[in-house]
Amino acid sequence: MVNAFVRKLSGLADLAEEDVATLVASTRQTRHFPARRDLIREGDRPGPVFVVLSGWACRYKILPSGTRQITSFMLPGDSCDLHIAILDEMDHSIQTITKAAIATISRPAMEDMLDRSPRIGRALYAAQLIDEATLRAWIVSMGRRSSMERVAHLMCELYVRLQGVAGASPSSTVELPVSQLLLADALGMSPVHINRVIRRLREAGVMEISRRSLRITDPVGLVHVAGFDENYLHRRLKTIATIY
Amino acid sequence: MVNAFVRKLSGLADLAEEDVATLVASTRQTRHFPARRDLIREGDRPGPVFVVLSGWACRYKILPSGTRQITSFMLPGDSCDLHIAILDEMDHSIQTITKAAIATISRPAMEDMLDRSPRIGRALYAAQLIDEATLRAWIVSMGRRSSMERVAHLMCELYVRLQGVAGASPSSTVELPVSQLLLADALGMSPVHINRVIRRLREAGVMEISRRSLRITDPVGLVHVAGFDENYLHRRLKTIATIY
DNA sequence: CGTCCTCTTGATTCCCTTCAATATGAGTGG
DNA sequence: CCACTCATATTGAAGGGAATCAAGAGGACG
Repeated sequence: MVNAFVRKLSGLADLAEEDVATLVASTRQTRHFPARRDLIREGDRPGPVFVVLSGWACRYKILPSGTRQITSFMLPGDSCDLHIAILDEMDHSIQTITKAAIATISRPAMEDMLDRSPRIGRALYAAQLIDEATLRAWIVSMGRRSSMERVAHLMCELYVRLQGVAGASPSSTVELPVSQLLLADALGMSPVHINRVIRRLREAGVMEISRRSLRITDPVGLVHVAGFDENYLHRRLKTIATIY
Repeated sequence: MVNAFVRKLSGLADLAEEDVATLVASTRQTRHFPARRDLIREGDRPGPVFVVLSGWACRYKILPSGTRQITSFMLPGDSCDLHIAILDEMDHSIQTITKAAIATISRPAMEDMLDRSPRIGRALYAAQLIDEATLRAWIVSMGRRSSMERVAHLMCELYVRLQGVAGASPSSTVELPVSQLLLADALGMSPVHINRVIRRLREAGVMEISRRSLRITDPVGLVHVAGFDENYLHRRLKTIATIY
C-alpha cells in the first residue's frame, strides 16, 4: 500500500517502481500529531521537508492585531517547498488542523532523492508549481471575487484536490474537517458572514456543509457560481463537472 | 556592467565570476517591448523563462466578469519560475507595464546552467522561494489588512524590492510607474478608493505618490501603518527602517 | 451535567463600491 | 503652436456588503 504522497506524485509524473520504493522509504519516518499543533513557527529556522500523509494542516500568519490569515491548506499527500532549507527563517507557521501523520525528509535525503531520480524531481517541481498557482488563485479570490464566489471557489478547489489524492471513487460528499472559524481565517472573512454565505449556498441548492463534510448537490451550479476554472490545478484528469 | 538579473541573484548567493559570466551570456538575447504588451497569455503553452532586465511587468488574471486581478509585479531582475516548462499551460498572463527589456532563457539553456553551477541554482531557488513568500504576503494583505494598511504594505514591499535590486544609494524616492487603476487591480480595490487612501496617507505625512514616483516621507510611520515585516522578503540586508 | 466550542440568527454600524461629474495631463494632428 | 482626444486623477453622493456586537442554540467532552 503506497501512501498519499506517492499517490499524489504518481499523478504528476510517470514514476518507476524504484521511485515509488524510494518515496515510500523516505517517508517511513512519520510522527503523529494531535490537532492544532504547530509543526514549525514563523521565525524558526527551516528544518526538514514536511509531508502530510494523513490529516489536514495549514500554513498561516498572525498579524499584529491578533487576527490570523491562513495562506494554504495542506491535504494528505501535500508537502512543503523542497528547497525550504535555503531560507534563513520561516516567514509563516504551519499547524495541524486535525490529527495528522507527518513524515519528514531531511535535507540530505531530499537532495539524494533529487539526484537519483529526475522523475521524482519533476513530480516535486510540478507539485510546487501547482502550489504556487493555488496561491495565485487565492489572491484572485480575495481580490476580485464576492464572498459567495469565494466560498464556492474554495470548496471546488478542496473537492478537486481531495479527489486527486484520495484515489477514491468519485463521490459528491467529501470530508471537510474545518470549522467555519477556520474557513473565515482562510477566506479573509468574519465567521458570522461565512455562516450566512454557506446558508445561501445551501438555499441555492448547490452545496451543503454539515457534520464536518461537504456535499456538492449541484456540481455544475457550484462551478458556475464559483467561476471555477480548474486549469490552475494543472490536472489533466476528469473535471468536477464531467464526473457527473 | 552587469544587469539587474545578475545584481539580484548576487544578493541571494555567493556567485563566482564565472557564474556572473554565465548569467550575462544567458541573458544576452533580449527583446524590447512597449508598455501593455502581453508576453504570454493564460492558456498558452509555457515557453522560455522570462527575465525582466529593465522596466516593469505583472502577472494577472482576467475573471469572467471582466475584472482583473494582478497577482505580482515583476521588477527589473525578476524572472518567472525556472521550471515553468513542466506545466501544460499557463494559468495566468504576463504583461509589460512599462517599456521593458526582456531576456528569455530557453529550457535547455536553463537546465545547462543549473547543471553547471549549483550556486546559480541556489540563487534561483532562493528567488523563487521569495516570490512564493511574497504571494503569501499578498494573501495576508488582501485577507486581513485594511485598505490603508494594504496600500502602505505594498509600497513598503515595492520600495524594499527596488532598493534590493537597483543597487542605487538609498533614497526616499523611487520611481513607481503604475497608475492608480493598476494599483487597484493589484490590491483588489476600486480605483476611486485607492485614490482616497493615497490621499489619507499623504495627509498622514507618511508617503506621497505623484508624477509616477513614490516618496516616503516618514519611513518608520509607513512601516508602522503597514504592519510591515520585511522578513518575508528574506533579505539579510539593511531594513527600510534602519536606512534612515 | 456543566463547560466550552461551534454554529446560528438578528440588529447596527461602517468601509468600500458604484455612479457621476470635473479636472488634469499627455499625446496627436491640424 | 494650439485644438482635440483620451487616459488618468480627483472629489462628491448614495447605496450595499460585510464587520461588529450581541444573544441563544446545539453538540462534544471530561
